Amino acid sequence: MNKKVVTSADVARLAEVSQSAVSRAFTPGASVAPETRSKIIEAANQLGYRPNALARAMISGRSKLIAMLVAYMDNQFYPYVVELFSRQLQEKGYNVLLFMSDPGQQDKLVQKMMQYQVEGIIMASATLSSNIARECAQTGIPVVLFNRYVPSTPASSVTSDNFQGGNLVADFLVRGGHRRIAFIAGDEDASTNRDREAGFYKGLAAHGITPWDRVVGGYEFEGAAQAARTLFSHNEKPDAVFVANDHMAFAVMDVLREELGLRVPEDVSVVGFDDVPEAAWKGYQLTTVTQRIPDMIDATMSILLEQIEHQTVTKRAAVVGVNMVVRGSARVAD
Amino acid sequence: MNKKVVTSADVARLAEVSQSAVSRAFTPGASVAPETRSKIIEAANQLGYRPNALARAMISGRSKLIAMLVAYMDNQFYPYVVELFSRQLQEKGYNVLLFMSDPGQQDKLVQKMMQYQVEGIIMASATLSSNIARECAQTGIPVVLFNRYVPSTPASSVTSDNFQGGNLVADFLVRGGHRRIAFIAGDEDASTNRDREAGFYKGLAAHGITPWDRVVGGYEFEGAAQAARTLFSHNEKPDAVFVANDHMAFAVMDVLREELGLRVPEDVSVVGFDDVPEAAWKGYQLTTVTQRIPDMIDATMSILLEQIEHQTVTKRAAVVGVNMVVRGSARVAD
DNA sequence: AACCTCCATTGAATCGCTGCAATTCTGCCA
DNA sequence: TGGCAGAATTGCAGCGATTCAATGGAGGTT
Repeated sequence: MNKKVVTSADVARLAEVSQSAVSRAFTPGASVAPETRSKIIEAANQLGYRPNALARAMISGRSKLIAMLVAYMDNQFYPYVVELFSRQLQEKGYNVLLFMSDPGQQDKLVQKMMQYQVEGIIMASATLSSNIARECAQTGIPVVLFNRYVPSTPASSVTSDNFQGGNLVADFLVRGGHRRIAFIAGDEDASTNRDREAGFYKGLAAHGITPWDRVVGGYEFEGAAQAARTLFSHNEKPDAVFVANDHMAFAVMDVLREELGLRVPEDVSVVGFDDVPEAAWKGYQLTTVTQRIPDMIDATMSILLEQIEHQTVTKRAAVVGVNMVVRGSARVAD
Repeated sequence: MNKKVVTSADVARLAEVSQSAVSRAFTPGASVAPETRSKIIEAANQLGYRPNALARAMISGRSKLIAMLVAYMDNQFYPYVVELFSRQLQEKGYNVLLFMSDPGQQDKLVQKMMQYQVEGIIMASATLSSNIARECAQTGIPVVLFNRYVPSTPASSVTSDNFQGGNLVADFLVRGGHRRIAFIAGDEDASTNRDREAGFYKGLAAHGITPWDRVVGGYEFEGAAQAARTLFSHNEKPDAVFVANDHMAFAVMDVLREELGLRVPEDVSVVGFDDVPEAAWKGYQLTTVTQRIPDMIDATMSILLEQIEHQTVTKRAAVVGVNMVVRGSARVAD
């Protein structure tokens, strides 16, 4: 086999110019005589030269790497988010280093990211310890928590208006004539869950209604199914359930319809949160709250890129508005 | 602000050892006196030292980076695959550079990967031009096509036994008493589609049955819905439809049940391919062919890691067996 | 006491590129 | 023709680590 990598020096030799000329020929906006440049390009093609991004990153201090940390992909919300981020970052000339977080490993993973000199970090459905966050801030690496908010860290965050979302759902259900309204929670530690729940109760209270019951499902399919079972194990059953996210809501609907023989929405109304693609599928027709993902991503991108650009890390928190999509899974007032 | 990165030289100075000693202290299995090592570790912690992975990659020639190229995330098959790969690679000490491919951009993206000195490439639902593949091979970078097979390239591949899968479906449907059996194709250029289709027809032929009809859906939700509409626009309608993947099958079921008022499986049977999580959801209960993703991933990992290890790139093709999961979306013989 | 091993440690070279200071070249004007 | 500004080019010094040959010392043998 031939091979061993072609370096800029090889190209320089062939094109009969200096090695730094080669470097400049590949740096947009550097001063090179057009003639020299084309001579270099030609030599480069001939040899199959490809600049070494790592060497460049090392000397220039700009790795063009952004780390993304995601906890799970089961919930379609996240794949969608990952796809959009990747595409947008690619378009802006950045590359994505992807990490799946195991609970408890997050700090270790962030260390790894920093070793790779990433210029920014996006954490979806995950949080980080405040001393790691501080370390990032000190090193000048902007961190954006996507879909989570942690007051005590210096990390920025982008979330939907989860409180308002919960509020909307409460209002919608009460107006729809429901009175025995239950809640299935996701991860109790997650700010998303807390805010949705708080907004929900606030909305119920505004109508003088107290929550019927509350069970924790843990943002997981199976957990939600279990939660639904316990919720409906008593004699008097709820006439509406607000589930902390769509992914769980599907599991809940499955249990209600198939295991308990209840009709949705005639016997029970179900409302979710997120508006993932499956919510629109005819098999579920889930009434839910839309997280405007593209807007959330835009917000994240601008926070991140702005801070990378200006080399300053300041905590910012963007909150994106939400709205309800009414489909068939919940009764509405007539 | 303090700042500027801490280098191994800084640590060496504080620990009063040579810079190379610091390096060795962070290299597992290097000869360092225990006492020296702990002195170094302590100094490192004190300064907040973090080895620079890029510098290491550069000198050692091992970036510990694996690139993944994925075309889309809509189909839950891929998020699941991405998650599993990430976790396994992380565990083995590799890091994932994620790229979303726009059609036509794939070669450009592969160039980018190579600039980052990745040690291997996994391409899911995407193929690459044969001269790029050759380039990778020459550079010594193993490439594995996941869920695609291209005979003419030097790239390795891992697929399910799609032909056999199609065959199973044909057999299953015929035994179930169906006679007017149609097929909705995915992307006609994709090897997955071709093999599933060929195996399907072969299976039908074995029973002396000719395919009823065939429409292309393009592996997309909306495309599949359209395909279903045209397929059922004639007077005499199919009594069974094999859809090239689950993701499309959901769209087909939606159209059949909601738009055309047909019952599944009483009026029409529907069978998919992949066995994504949603196939088990009660709203669909899709009978389908299981792709044994964990096995496919294992195969990919071993091809990749073995070639990285031995620095040799040889084309290999692994084919993983499949089996049917019978759920409620298709009639079975009684 | 002289000599030899063996192991930890050091110093220097190196990886491929960028950034900057120094140099050469070009064209133009007096 | 000389002088000079400005652009293009060159050479060199790093970036932060690994690697390897060379050095130094402790311990063991005779």
